[in-house]
Amino acid sequence: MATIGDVARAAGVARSTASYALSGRRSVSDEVRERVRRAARELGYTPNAGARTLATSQTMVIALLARFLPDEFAPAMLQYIQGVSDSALEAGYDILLSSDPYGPAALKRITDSRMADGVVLLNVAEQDDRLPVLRSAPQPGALVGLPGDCTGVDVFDLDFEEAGRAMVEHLDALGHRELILVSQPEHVIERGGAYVWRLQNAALETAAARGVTLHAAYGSSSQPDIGRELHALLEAHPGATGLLLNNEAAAAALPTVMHERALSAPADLSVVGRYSDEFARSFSLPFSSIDAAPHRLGRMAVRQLVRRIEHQPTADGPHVVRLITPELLDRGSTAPPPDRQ
Amino acid sequence: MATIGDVARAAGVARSTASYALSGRRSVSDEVRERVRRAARELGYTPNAGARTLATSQTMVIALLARFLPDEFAPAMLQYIQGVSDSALEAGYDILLSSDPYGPAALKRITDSRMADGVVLLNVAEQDDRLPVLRSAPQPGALVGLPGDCTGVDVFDLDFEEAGRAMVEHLDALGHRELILVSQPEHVIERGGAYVWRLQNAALETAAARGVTLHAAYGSSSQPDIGRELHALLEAHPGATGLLLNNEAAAAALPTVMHERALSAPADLSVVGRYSDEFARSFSLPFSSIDAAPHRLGRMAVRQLVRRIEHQPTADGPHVVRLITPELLDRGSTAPPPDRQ
DNA sequence: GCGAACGTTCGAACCGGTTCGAAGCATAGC
DNA sequence: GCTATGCTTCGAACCGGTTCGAACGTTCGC
Repeated sequence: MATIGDVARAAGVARSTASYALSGRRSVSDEVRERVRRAARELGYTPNAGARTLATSQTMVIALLARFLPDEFAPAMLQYIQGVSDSALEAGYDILLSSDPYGPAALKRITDSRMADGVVLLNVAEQDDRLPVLRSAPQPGALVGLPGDCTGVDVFDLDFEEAGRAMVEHLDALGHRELILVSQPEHVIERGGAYVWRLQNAALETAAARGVTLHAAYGSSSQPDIGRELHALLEAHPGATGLLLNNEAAAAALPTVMHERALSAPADLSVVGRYSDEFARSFSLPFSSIDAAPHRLGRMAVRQLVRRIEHQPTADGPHVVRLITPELLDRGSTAPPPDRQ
Repeated sequence: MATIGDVARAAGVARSTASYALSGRRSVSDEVRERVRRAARELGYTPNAGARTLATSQTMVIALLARFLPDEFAPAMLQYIQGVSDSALEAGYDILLSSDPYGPAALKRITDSRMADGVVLLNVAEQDDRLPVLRSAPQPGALVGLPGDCTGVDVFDLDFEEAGRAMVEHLDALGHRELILVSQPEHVIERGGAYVWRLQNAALETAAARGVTLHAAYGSSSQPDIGRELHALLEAHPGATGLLLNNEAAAAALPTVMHERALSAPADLSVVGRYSDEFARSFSLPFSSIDAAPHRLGRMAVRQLVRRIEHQPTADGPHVVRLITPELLDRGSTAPPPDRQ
């Protein structure tokens, strides 16, 4: 492979001159610049990434720390990755993907060895063991997911409390008086998935304030268990006319369950979910839902990260916690409750 | 950050001695080794990746070239990535993820700038524009997906022809005489998804050889279109008693369609699919299916790649094309056809 | 007692870029 | 005519590792 030395020799100039001619960081005569460029083109010169990094301490790489959790939903996960990937490409960065199943060791190695200019953490838990490592790293970090302590990093997440409120308010406004909320399984909360109770608590509070009955339940994240559980819940609360889903598996199982119970939405039951739009499209979930917007969140995280890396004035300020406002996509699965005498 | 110079100074030795003490590539007295190790530990020394790469021309990085195609199925894609990620971690490699939507430019840049020791290509098409670039790159490459020309790379894929044969044979053996095969949409073939017609042709040939009628159709990859198309197909071929699915969207839509038509498997219709096991688990698709094994394929590709990178004797030989034999997972959705008089 | 052999350590060179300071040279100004 | 100025280019140093050859001191064998 051609080095800049080869290019310089071919163009008959010093290495430094070749470097300046290509980077434009100092002025070079038109004639020399042209000679260097042609030599570079003819030799197929591409700068060696390691050498450049060593000289500039810039890697043009963003580390993406994902966590493949057993009951994390694949479509959402991939959308986060795509969001990060797309916007990194736009900004001229490559992505170092680490799945980090054994705690923060991989993150520490990556930051210490200077393999990346910045770090994006996905699937951030309430108490995330990667956060202390990230805070003491020299690179800036951006999170997708809201941890208990946000100091020193930029944070992006869906506003799950507002989501809980919006779901209840929507059904209350239609006249529903008894609702069921199916959340993720409890072990998701235990490993730090605070968004589950954030949505749930906000929903419970809103329901209480409005005099609406809300039965909150945890559901499995796997099939076919969740199907059985949905049956049991509908059985146990025959007066419920609205169903809120904060559990993708439940959303996937519900159409079949409703078929089996001869229920249809919204005639018999109003349904509102919370999952990614992409997920809804792939599986034809005919339920109105709040878009979890994983692609957008990944994108926001990278953009902010790049701003910080490149020390743009807007980003030198205090760290940001940005919770995006949930939007309810109406797919026609909610309506006023059926009359019951 | 501490450099090896800092470590050497703290231990009172030369930089080279510190390097040898830590790497073990030359013998060093026990006492000095201990001093160097302690100094490294106390200073929190981690070698600078760029510098090491420059010196050794080893990056310990594998490039993963994925392609996020609009109708590629997210669960399968993520499983490929996980398979690659898991086995790279085991082998001590990090992963550089590139999504490369604009053709092979990103691949060329990555290989030319020596950012990786080897390359894994996902979603390889029959005529893949990344292949010429990969062949002329100095790094070895492993593919997931079978291209027209396999020279110079190691190739891993499911044996789709055998899958087509196995599906037809299975239903023929049960006594079915008329089958429907739903493939991916035609534009998937046009962009190089040769596996679609490989499975389809093998199925057609096998059916013809056995005197079985097989209606082959392309289906949409999006909801709710595919649901309508399934209805139409079942309408058009009332005599068909077996359904073969080489289309994930069709598999996702089928339970609802069958409910709507008051059909059940296997009593009214025997169904065999082809998708990843993970996909089947997440959505509780109650159909017997051939496991697409994305995790396993990603794993195989990385292992072979690592063998080649590290010049192990087994890998210096000729390039490998390994098509894994499909296994039909019986979930009880096939049985002899219902009697019709 | 002397040279050979060995184990240990050091210094220097190298990987391939970037960047700083200075030198060379032509032109302008006085 | 001589110095000041500006433009262009060069050489050297540096980033932080690894690795080669040589120097050093000890021990061994004869």
